[in-house]
Amino acid sequence: MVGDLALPSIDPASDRAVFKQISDHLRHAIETGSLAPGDKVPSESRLIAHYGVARMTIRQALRELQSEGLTVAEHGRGVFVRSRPPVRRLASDRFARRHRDQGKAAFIAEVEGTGGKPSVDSIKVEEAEAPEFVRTRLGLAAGERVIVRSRRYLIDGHPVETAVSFVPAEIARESPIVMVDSGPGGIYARLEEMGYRLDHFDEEIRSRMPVRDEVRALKLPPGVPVFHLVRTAFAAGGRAVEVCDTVLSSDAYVLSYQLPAR
Amino acid sequence: MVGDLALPSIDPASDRAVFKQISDHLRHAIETGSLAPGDKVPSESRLIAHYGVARMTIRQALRELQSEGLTVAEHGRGVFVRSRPPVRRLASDRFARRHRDQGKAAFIAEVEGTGGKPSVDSIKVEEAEAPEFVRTRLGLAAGERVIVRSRRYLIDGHPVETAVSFVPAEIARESPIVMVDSGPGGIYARLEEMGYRLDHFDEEIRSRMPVRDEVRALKLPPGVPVFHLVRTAFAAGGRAVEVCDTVLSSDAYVLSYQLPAR
DNA sequence: CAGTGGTCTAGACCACGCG
DNA sequence: GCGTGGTCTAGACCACTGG
Repeated sequence: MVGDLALPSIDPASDRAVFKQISDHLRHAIETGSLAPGDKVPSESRLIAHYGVARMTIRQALRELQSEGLTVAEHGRGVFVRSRPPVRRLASDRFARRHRDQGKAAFIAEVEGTGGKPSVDSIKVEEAEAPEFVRTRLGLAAGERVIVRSRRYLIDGHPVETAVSFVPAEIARESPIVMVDSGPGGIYARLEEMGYRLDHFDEEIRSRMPVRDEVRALKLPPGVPVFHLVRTAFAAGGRAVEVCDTVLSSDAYVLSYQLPAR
Repeated sequence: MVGDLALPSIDPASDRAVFKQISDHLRHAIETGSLAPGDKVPSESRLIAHYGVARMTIRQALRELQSEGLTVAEHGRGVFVRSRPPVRRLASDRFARRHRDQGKAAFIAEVEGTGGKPSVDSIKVEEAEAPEFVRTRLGLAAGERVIVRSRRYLIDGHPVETAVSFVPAEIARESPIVMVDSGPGGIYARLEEMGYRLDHFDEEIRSRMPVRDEVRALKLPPGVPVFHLVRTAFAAGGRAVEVCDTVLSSDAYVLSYQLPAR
């Protein structure tokens, strides 16, 4: 017993590493609800006393849970069972024209609808050579240039998404797309005004662990992967007119798509 | 210099933890290509000699890279920069009827098309009470029963996906759906033969770190998250007739969807 | 066999939070 | 000030890989 929590002892006969036995005990307690979301996991010193092992052994067990996303450590306070934050659902119709026509960008309209306060920061616009993954999607030759719009999206001040859009310079130059404020409805609205009537989007989804810069930009706790989306916008006639590269915190999002059976 | 690799020294004036400075150096080498996929990272003893720190400090730096999915450790051989395995693309039309009509299940047809050898194992069929997330999606009352089909998919002997399907017992009982071999075209073909003409699917996508059982079932290396998909099949008329809960290794998959602009 | 990573010990000092 | 987790040291023995 550690506090109110019943924890078994180490089985010295087992082949399983001691720290794994310990993390198994704690994981079981979390999965069965003996340790509920928000609960404090017994402190390192309590676990050392209970199991009679070195501190590094306990820390290795705790790190395993943290890397599975089951717990978060708070310096000076303790280790806690992670409580899942409210999630945002990204539906596959989120770029439908009926939403865009309200004059709001997709993100703003959607977050306001759920009662949150959306904001956007770190907006940067520049012109550059198109990177290779953008060239292949936009059908550009090596050396061709694009307008690059970067920004970060926040809900109630918490960062949830970074995004970088690429539009062929030939299309975007001399248009509001190169302004920091691209105007009501965002760049998709601007593209349609310029005669590129949008037909559909292709979205590719990957999942992986974040690298250091992404951990910082999205303030990610350890053990949380990211969604990496690359979306290509196609105009009627089949021309690709934009590529958007976005990174989402996976524990703030559920993606939702509709698939045809026909 | 460590072997052919140029590595900076620790900056003792920096606030940044020593092990993080070391992992920064190695991450930079990986991102710039000085350490290419498949390359061996300098061994712990070499890094200890180069940096003049304790072994645990080096190991902490290496663990950081591993938890980001950038490297894999092989006991007795060394630590290597991970080379991405060939990925399988899941397109949003993969359940279209034109594919199903070939008489093959979606997975088999698709993998054979790419030259791999598909297989399925761990097939289990049982009847049980529907869990809550299935009830809400199928519109069932508490206590109602479902046929549960579990299986694991492999390509060339490597596990890539586990899946569990739930079909209302009222529909599936007395049909081939309850057999281990559900017949050509899989259960979607059976449902259509029974008069449930499929209309569309809703697919929800989450990403998270795997728990222990998933690591084992999919033979996942550390630092690799999973996609967790929950797909609901709707028949014409709007009735939900199946829920499928699947877990995919994220580094074997890219998901791909088409979004309407209308 | 030598070299590698995997586990574990028993200490130390520090930075953070909270009362 | 005390308890918490964060970092670091300097060893030890083990298991696996490869020549």
